[in-house]
Amino acid sequence: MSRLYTLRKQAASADAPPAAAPAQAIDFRAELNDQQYAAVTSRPGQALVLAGAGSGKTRTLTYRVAWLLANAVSPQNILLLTFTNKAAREMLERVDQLLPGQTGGLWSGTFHSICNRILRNHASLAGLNRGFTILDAEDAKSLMTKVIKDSGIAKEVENRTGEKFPRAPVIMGLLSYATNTKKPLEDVVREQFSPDPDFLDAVERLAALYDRKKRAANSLDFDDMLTRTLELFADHPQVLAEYQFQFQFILVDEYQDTNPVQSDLINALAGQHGNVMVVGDDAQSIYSWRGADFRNIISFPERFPQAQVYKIETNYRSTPEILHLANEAIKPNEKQFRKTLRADRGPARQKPVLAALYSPQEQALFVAQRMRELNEEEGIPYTEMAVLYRAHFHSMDVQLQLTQDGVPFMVTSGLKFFETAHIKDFSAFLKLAVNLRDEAAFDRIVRMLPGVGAGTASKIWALWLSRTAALGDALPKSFSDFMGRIKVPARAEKDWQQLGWTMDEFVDETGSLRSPVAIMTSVWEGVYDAWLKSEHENYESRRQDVEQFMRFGERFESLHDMLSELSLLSGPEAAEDVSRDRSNAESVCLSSIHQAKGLEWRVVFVIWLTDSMFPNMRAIESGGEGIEEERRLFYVALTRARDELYLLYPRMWPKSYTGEMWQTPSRFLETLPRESMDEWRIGR
DNA sequence: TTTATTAAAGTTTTT
DNA sequence: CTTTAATAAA
Repeated sequence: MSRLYTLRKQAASADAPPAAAPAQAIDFRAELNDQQYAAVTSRPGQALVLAGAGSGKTRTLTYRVAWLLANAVSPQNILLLTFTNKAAREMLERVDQLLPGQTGGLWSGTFHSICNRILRNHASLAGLNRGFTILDAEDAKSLMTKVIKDSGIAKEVENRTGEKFPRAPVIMGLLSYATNTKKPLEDVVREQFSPDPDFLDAVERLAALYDRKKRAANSLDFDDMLTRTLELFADHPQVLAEYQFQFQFILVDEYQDTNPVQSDLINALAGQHGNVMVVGDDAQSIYSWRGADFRNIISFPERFPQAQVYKIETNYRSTPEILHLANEAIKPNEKQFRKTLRADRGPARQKPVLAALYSPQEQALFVAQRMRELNEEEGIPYTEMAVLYRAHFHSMDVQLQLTQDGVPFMVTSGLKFFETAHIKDFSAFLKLAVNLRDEAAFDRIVRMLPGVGAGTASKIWALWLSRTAALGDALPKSFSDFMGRIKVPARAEKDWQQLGWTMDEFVDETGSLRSPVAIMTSVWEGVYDAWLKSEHENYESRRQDVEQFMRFGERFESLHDMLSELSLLSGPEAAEDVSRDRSNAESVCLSSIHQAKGLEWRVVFVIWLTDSMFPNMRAIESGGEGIEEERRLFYVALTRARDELYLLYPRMWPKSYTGEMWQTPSRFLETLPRESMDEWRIGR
């Protein structure tokens, strides 16, 4: 076996931990199985690790990092790209357990967060101001809504065709898909929406206007973060060279879900002969709608003929019965690497259960009742149970029933902490302080003033723009003075003035921004507390959210850092990040299958397994590839379970809009071997 | 002309 | 539940 030997960089040693703690040697051989060991100790160069569900993918990746560190690779020279922030954090924590205190300086995070870091470091070269704003999905959507309205393009097309012009989310979807797949917009529009050349023309014009608006506002949407980084590299090869030199070893998690743009980024950073280890499972590729292309992983060996390929096929998670079911479930898919997952565990006490329920309510009743039984009679903690579904609204009945039965639960969805109206309102003040050209933030703020709606807001914005233009990117000496010269409707006058005084407090004597805590306190005391009280009846719970948000801000020294982290955190991770206690609570997890990726529970309920729900209608209509992806999603759902798996569906759906009450069981259930399941008949 | 209020309808998946 | 469309009011 070859030894990996890398010289430490001069620059790296400067802030390396002082003669790091004597690393108690890790016995790699003993702690890994043969396949894992081979991957972990792979020689430098390209490596593809195909790791089946539950086979210790994360373990392999963390040990690989530890292996590199143990072989004198400096942490500064490692880049670890993950799919979620949570995965990045967990991975780093686990490496830190193996080699305490030796991970300092290691870059790890999502593609977006890494790009953010790079863009902030070279903002002016990238044509940005350092305080650039990141638009989340909602900001971007409302910006596009504005563009559609202001440009009058929608009206124009509607008059010509007599059909309704699609709304912002649809347009955004087309643009984003084209960007992420690198397909010409023309093709995407034709395939996904309409062959009408006038329509294409309209979309192209909207795209251009939207882009201009973003640039004027010194802001980037999620897609821009990746493409602008690539542009930066293309325009400034010396910047790229700097990072190529820094990242001697690149590791990529969930490679099956990378899209062509992300793939380009990896290739750019890795250079011609870079050391890239990608880890993934083609059977778990479930993000094609976001441009992910699992052919990335399938064609890896062709694109890199030198690449070592490792397979890890022992599953440590599930019972053989569950694994057998999963293996059978994925079989009909034509496009996949054939591999057979072997179970490490002994036979199960309880076979996977298949049950048809009369209605969605009964399905919910079943879930709640069974969960209580398992908890009270078998002592399985609620944290070890989950309900998984295709779409969030599938969980409504279950939520109701669990509430009634007093089963504690947390939903990893809808209620995204940082996306609630009051948190977004509150952070708009902060965003504006950092980026005076942030139209979205400005809009939110002035609309809080009495008597100001969309119309007046854009008028005030025009005035604001003409004033701030003179400032360049500097802050005004006195906000109140500056804002006093902008005319607002009489009703809003008083609050506008108060806002000016509040914003005066953002700046210290030297003319620079105060700390996040100080600014947030000013906003809260100066304007937001009063507004919240007058506007919302559930003031108390919202106030608590804002308080929690302020606590989140305490750990940042600069508002810039805080805001960029804020925009990139999302969903359940965010809630967890803000309040650890909430996630530690003893409660059942309700999650979409997408968000359940990478997680596991002892008991898993998969609900709504009917044709048109799962697989869903759109997939059925699009056929072929669409169904294959749904089947991969089904595979992901099954492989989340360790001990017990319940596959459920309601026979009828009284609320169905289509008028079709009777539901067809999911086609995915048909391919499952009956002898590997218990069919429960439900009595009432 | 613009804002506030009320009624209605429609929901994939997310950085 | 959330977003949007229609209507009333300022």
